[in-house]
Amino acid sequence: MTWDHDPPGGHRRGYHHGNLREALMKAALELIAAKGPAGFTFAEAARAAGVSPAAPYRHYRDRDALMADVARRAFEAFEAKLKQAWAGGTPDPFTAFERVGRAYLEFARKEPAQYSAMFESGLSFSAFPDLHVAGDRAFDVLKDACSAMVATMPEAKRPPVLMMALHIWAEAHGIASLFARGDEARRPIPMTPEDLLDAAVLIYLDGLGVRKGKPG
Amino acid sequence: MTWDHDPPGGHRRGYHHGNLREALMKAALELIAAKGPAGFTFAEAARAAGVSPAAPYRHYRDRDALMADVARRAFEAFEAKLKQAWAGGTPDPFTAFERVGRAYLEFARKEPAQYSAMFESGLSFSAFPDLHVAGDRAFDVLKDACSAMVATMPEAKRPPVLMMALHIWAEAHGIASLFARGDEARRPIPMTPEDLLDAAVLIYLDGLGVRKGKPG
DNA sequence: TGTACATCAGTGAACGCGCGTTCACTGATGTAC
DNA sequence: TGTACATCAGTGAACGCGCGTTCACTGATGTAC
Repeated sequence: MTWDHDPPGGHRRGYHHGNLREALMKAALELIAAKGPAGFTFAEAARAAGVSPAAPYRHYRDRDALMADVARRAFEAFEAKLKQAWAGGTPDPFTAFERVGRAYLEFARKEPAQYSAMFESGLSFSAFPDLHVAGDRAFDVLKDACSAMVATMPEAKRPPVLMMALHIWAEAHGIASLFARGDEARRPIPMTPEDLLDAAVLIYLDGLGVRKGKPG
Repeated sequence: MTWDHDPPGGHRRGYHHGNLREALMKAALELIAAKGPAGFTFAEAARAAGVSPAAPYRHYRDRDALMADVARRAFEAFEAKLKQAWAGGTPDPFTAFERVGRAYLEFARKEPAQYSAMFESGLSFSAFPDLHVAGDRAFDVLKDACSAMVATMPEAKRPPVLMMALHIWAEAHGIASLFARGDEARRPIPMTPEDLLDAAVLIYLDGLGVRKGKPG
């Protein structure tokens, strides 16, 4: 027994790794960050975690299963961040809504690997139902926020909540994908992604008839 | 000399393939369509084109160079489609603008492989300047359309054209990526992507103060 | 509290496979005269 | 119009490499009694 292949800063205590699942996910995220969502292999993740190439099979059926687990966890973290930003719609829905938009982009920028895992892994939702559920939960935060926004409007003018949520999501995702990613494929623009999304949301809400501090 | 490995429907005339560049690009597109932008190899493209694994090296430095050529051509086709849809802003900018949006999604849906090559190949723009130029040209069509829309507004109310173009692009790209792709990662929604984009653009334009047939 | 034993979570060697890449080569094509 | 020759665009064999996966195994851990 040697300690030669232990991950730097790891807590390996002997023959058994102790927390290999966690270590594999962490390794996968680092590899995704470095080489894109398609750029990591099962063997590489094992190496990064300091175990033999056969060890991951004790925890995951294959690479996709590991990827799905990473993506699921990413959705959960994403949901938490969005929820935190929404903060129950305080102090008012309008202010909170802007905060959610900024939180969306902040996550995409600070956690590009997790963002990739969620949206660019190419995993089939039908093959990984847990993933689907986690993704829906994150989207629900956005939908609830839209619902609260819509509730400030007079009934006759209220747009469908789902449509509104999809519009905002697509705008945020489009900006995140095109302009806020950390890698070489990012298109440079003469403003911050956050300001771009902020402006888009303002104009969109104006189009719907929503005004800050002016319900109805 | 046998004809065993000729591509079905190919026009190979002997020892020399005749049009290997073209055949490799076509093969790459088919492989991208089947397995995603990261899912094709140089060797596979050669096999699909009916030549030995060494042959592609006469035309492309490596896989990325082939990918970049595919993406460049895709941008050119995309630009042409958008230009055709815009049709000089006839019969009026508003109508033409909606047509551009639909053309955007139509391209993403009908040519998912080309769309992937353009936006999900992970190629560095700085490494392939041609690609950058082609991408900018396609974006310019959208920018010109926005410019024409803005010109219908009173000067005092005109938004920055670049901002508007980026907003529309991000919305279209977001919808295309999330809801209009052909693969398993598509999120199902209870409406067509085209209708979703149409509504978003209408609301956005309303927010800017643009109204159909009502300049200013 | 100690011990026997089942189970868990690793090892490491091995395998077949396809990829990227190089190499000397050769058939086909184009051109100078 | 023919011919010699340069160049182009392929071949096919070879190589090292890393991956995915399996296998019998073994060290560590948990538990029944």
